Amino acid sequence: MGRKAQFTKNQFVDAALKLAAEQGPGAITMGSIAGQINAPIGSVYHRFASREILLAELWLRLVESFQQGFLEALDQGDGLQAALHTLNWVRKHPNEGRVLLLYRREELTSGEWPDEIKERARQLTQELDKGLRKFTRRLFGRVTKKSLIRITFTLIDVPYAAVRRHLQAGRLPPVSVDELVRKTYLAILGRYL
Amino acid sequence: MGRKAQFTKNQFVDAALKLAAEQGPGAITMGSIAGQINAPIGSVYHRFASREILLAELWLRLVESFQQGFLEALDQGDGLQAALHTLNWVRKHPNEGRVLLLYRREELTSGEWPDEIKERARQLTQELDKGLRKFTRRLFGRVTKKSLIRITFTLIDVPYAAVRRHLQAGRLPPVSVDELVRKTYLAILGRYL
DNA sequence: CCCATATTAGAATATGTATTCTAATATAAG
DNA sequence: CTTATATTAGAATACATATTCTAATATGGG
Repeated sequence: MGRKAQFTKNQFVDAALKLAAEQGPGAITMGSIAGQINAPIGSVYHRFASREILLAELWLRLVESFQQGFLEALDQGDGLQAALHTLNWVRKHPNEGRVLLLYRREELTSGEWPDEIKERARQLTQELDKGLRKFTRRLFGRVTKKSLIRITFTLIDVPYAAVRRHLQAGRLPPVSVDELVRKTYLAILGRYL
Repeated sequence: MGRKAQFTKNQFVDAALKLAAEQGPGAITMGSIAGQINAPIGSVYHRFASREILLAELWLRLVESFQQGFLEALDQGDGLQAALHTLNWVRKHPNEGRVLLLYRREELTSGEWPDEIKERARQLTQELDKGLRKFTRRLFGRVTKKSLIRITFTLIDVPYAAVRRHLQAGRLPPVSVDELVRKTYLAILGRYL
């Protein structure tokens, strides 16, 4: 049944990731994706109905990759580990890190998503929300808007801030930022440990 | 001499700012800028040699606006005030804040800049760098790479992190974030006060 | 060996938008 | 009143890139 495939979905997504990490999302065109692995443009469209969908796939992959370890740490009640996860993840996945942390979702893919993809995205968001709420309850006893902001700030926003500038400059975050994240964590949530 | 002008440079830049703040940088086209104030496209080009240059102008305006108050606080040796300046500035200038803090420079204007603009940008960067170094020396006695990272993290990156999520959601940062920035400041730099 | 079909191949088309160009218009200066 | 010119006006053009289309090609099943 049919010719043997020469290019897989993953190869195209990988190519897009590489382009985005090295030259920014603007460099991702259907032509450049194909060119990256010497595929014809037709083959890209054979795998993905549109550019939007290919990029949505890439985005989901990044979020899933990041979120897994983050939620694992959270689930074990280890908030500091969760906060440091951003740093470790970025160091282990530099390209993924650059794209997920340097660009907004809308910069990659801003059009309409098909239902299947919307559903996967919704699920990821919900998982994260659930994990954060559970951890908040564990720490504070209850979940208020303010306590959620506090937790989100400490576990997500601050690590992100600590890393962004270095990714922007094309480097990995230096070891000294770990200490900054740790200190901030203790300052904001320390008394609840 | 010549016909009386109906549209000024500033009007076009304002229009671009409004578009970016409300619909993202992608919504800034020469047509939409003109449309925003019912001007003909030709008039935009009469004021700006290119889209790039118009957007560079916008970007410089944002940075200048933000940086002024920040450097004033720094100059007075008031680091906490400098850290809180991001919050105050964003609340006072919501549109400017959204665009400066939600999008990267390259997302607005990524092409080549003429020398005059490059020079203004260089000067702004240098001013900031100088202010940060001066403050670092004042606080630590000397300026090392690590101490600069520490200062930058506390005065710029953390306030940015505290604000970003709320701007992204289309709101101004709630008052509770001030406390988070203050706590972080004290945790990281408090002992040097 | 033949067929159905998954895949490659890339040329043709569509579209959105920046930029250029030509003409019309108003105003100040003399 | 005439003229020079800054500005408006918007149509024509250029260009990049997503998408579509038609044809060729290989491969497993019968």
